[in-house]
Amino acid sequence: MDKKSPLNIIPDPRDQTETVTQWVYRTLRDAVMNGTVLPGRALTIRELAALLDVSAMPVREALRLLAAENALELLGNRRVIVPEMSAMKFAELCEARIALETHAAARAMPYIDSRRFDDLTELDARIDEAQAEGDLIKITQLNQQFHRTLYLANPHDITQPLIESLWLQLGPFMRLAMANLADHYIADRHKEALSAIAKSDAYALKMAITSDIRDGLAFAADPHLLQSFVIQSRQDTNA
Amino acid sequence: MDKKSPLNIIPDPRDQTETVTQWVYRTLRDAVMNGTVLPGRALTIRELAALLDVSAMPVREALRLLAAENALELLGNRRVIVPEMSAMKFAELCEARIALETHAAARAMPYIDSRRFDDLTELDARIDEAQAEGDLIKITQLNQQFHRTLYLANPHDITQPLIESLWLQLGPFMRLAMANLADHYIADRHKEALSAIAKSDAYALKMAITSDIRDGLAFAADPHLLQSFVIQSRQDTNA
DNA sequence: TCAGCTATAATGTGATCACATTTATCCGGG
DNA sequence: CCCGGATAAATGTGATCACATTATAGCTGA
Repeated sequence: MDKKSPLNIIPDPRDQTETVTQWVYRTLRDAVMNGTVLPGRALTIRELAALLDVSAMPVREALRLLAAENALELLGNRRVIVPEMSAMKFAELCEARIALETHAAARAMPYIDSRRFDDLTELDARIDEAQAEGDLIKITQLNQQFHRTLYLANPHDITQPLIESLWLQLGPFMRLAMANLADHYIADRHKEALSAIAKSDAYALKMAITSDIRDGLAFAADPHLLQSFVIQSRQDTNA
Repeated sequence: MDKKSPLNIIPDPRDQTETVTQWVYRTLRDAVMNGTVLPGRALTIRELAALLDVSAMPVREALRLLAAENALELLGNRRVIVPEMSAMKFAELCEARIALETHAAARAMPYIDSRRFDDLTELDARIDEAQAEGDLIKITQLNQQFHRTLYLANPHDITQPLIESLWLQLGPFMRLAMANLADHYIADRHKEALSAIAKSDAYALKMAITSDIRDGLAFAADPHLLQSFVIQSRQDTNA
């Protein structure tokens, strides 16, 4: 039984309004995001169903949904795992983020009114606070919220689900990226973005978003360093 | 009963190897792609289950998967529909395609060996044949195959599922685009792309892909024209 | 004629079960 | 000691059923 790691998935109480499938989906999604379940670990429907104390059906649907978002991988044989990360794949995800998110930002910019600009400014301030406190989880969440608020200014946006998929695939490394960023914090790219928006300078906004993403994931530039992060994440989850 | 249109979904015999869920998924996906089921038409699990002569479960999973790919929309109330198309949304999808696919093409270019280059050349030739024959379905399929073959040259590609999602959302309009293109065929953008690849000119390749997508979807530039296509697609499916 | 309420039908959700296939365990022969 | 095959356990898949929720039709009253 020690081949399978214990799967320390949080209980996370369930809201009455949401369906069981949604709850299972959210729980598993968070588990992948936080790196609770490590890459390569085989997941079975019945095991998760027993662990979460639900029937097999909601688990089945949640697994398939996560697989559709590329958060999980359906192996040809009947096994479901968290995809392994490689330096090359990481680089591809990073570049895809830049391509998609700069595009989304430029498309959203014309729709940003003063109301939303204030929201973004406030989010940036809260990120600074969390930065001062060293609260990595909060930084990650607020950072995502900042990007989401920016892109969703576009009322016809269709890129958000695609971007969320990329975030999900980056998964636990986002957290590590934040830890790394906290040590070597250089420039506030969000303020650069806000400045670009104020000037309606689409190119500057794209550059700010690009820098923001690159800063956050810069440690992946060196394959060896990334590999050490991969290993570190495994040790973290085993602790 | 005439509120609900008859849902002329093709039978399309089922392969023995694939699961029922996969078959249902493929059937519904094709139905959406071909515009067999029209936007706004409410789909129910039991109705589809009866129509396809399977139990409710595979239908449920297939619907959720298609919803996860944004091919279907889960309304807050318990209804599933094919999303309505608007000129703005169409434009967003078109621009997102350009952003993602030019990126994917540029990233794939370094990996294109002579073997794959020959494959692309042959696909282009077959597209010319289909063009001469006026076979719209074959043109659409081969065109997608051309793009897929190009992007998947990158062994670490992670953009393909995202691109497929966009194609799926464009859905039946791809077919209409091909019909429109057949009438006003100007330049062979695929040959331009091949030429760019031969010269390892990433910028030229991006421009060729951009032009290819724009040519195909140019009719959407005029909102009124797009609207006429939307209406036409409805009449087509009712015929 | 139409608004509002009620009863009935329909729908999504989730649990349980049966079956075919795969994976794991164990044991004997090399 | 290790390899390979047979038996047993586990797994995914799909069908059926019960229940709560929602939509629809029908009816009453103004």
